[in-house]
Amino acid sequence: MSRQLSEQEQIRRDNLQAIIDLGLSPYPSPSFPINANAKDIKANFTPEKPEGYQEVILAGRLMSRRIMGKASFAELMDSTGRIQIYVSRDDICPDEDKTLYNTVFKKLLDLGDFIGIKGFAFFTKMGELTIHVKELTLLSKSLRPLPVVKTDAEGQVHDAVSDPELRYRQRYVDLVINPDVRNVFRQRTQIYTTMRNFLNERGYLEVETPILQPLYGGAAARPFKTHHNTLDMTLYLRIANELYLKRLIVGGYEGVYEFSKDFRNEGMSRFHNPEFTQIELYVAYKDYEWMMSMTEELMEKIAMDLYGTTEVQVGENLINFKRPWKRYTMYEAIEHFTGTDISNMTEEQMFAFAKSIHVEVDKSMGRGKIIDEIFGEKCESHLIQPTFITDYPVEMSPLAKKHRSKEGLVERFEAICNGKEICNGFSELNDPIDQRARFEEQLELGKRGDDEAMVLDEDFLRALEYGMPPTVGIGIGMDRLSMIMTNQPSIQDVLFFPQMKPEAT
RNA sequence: GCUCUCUUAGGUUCAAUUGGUUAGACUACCCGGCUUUUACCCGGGGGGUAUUGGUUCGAGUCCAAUAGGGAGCACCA
Repeated sequence: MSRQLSEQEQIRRDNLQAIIDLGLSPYPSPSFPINANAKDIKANFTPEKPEGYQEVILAGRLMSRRIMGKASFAELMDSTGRIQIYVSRDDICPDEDKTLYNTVFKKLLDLGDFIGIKGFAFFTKMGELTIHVKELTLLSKSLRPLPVVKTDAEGQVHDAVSDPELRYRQRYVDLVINPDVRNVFRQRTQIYTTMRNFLNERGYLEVETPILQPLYGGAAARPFKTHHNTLDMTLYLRIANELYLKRLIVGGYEGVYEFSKDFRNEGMSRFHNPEFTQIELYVAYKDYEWMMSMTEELMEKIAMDLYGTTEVQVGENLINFKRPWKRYTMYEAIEHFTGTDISNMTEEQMFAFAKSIHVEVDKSMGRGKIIDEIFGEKCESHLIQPTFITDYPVEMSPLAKKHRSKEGLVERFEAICNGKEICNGFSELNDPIDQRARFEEQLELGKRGDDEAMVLDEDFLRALEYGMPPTVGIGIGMDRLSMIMTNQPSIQDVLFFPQMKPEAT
């Protein structure tokens, strides 16, 4: 239970006790009536028109302090940013008792403490906008030292915390000291807001479906397994919500969507976290051509809402989400990047071709899998600007409707951007007899040892048998999309609390 | 799961020559000085090699194992 306190932590605890001994509360209860924030004051205060800034009340963390005898400068950070404050002894201690300044402010406050101030805005001789403090209140004591990050006059950041382990394990610290990180997560929320508004305006219904499922389905992945005590049954954490949303289309809604936290018991990497979020959207009486157009419009809107332009800098690449995007069928993409048209090849010819261009294939792979391998190896990473790839092999897509005219293919698309898939959609298979046959093929794969093969969902088939209108669906990986839209290299940078191994104790 | 790589003041960012005195610097922290400073400044002070073992006269440095992080491969979104 007891932990060896560092020197700095011990000093802060001593300061805490000293504050209590002075009769002050280090953690007071009453509301503190803020009427201003740092950003607004910086944006709008001018000495010529000081109205409205003569009695501002701010609260936030004390982030730096420069004490010069009876006067001091310090920085206060609220949720909008930092602002300098000027604290002079005789202003905050007009009477004989100078304890608040000499003892509390100078000695007992520490960097990171929350304080509240009341005062007026002015510019110092050095031209720095500052709040002249008339009243000072301690709002909450900080018992651990924060890293001190400083920015100099040229805007250079010094001593920025760069250790990813500390940033991810103690995200609260990362957020306190790195304003850019706070902004990334604001942007992530902005993306959600844009999508909700966009979809709600079109009349689609945001819904919630089970996370704990008796059967997992809707994707090819290994699930997390858990157990319900009262029912004494195995439950799975969902790997997708697709089959539930389609049941709702059967039920009569014509457009439903859900931001779905999904769980897949697989490897972790820069692009994979065991729990992740995707939005799935299903719209009745539409097809995949329609959904591609809607996706372009939505993505363009997301970029515009974030940056006011359709162009987004992602690493080395400037990506333009402006409509319309390039569209290739999968065969066209392969021909484009390898120079060979494989659309009429037999499985044997394809196998030989894959070998010839050094794509790893083995005899267990069927035609569809070979095509997928060639595409993944030779095409995907070259697609930087947003591009739709359409018409996938039927073997890879057990929930997608067969192509209206092309044998062996389904009406499916993926959007590729910055060399990575950002969404996946298709005209939904609504023929219950075909769907049953596809599930049975999956069961065969499962028997052959494919631990990601889908399981047969009788209840879902029953729903389809009642009839589902022609429907198109899409899933968009929200974490991946956030990475691109906020220019972050790792999924851990767009998740507040990425999964980590436990800390050593 | 496999390969490579990293871990230095118990807040951070970085040094330390082929293995060679008592492991340094800035900031933070503590003490002192200063009423418009600004990465404030000036003077003084305490605190460290992830863990465990090995090689060596001598290890932050070389080797091994463990823990954690990062990158890549495989699987996937």
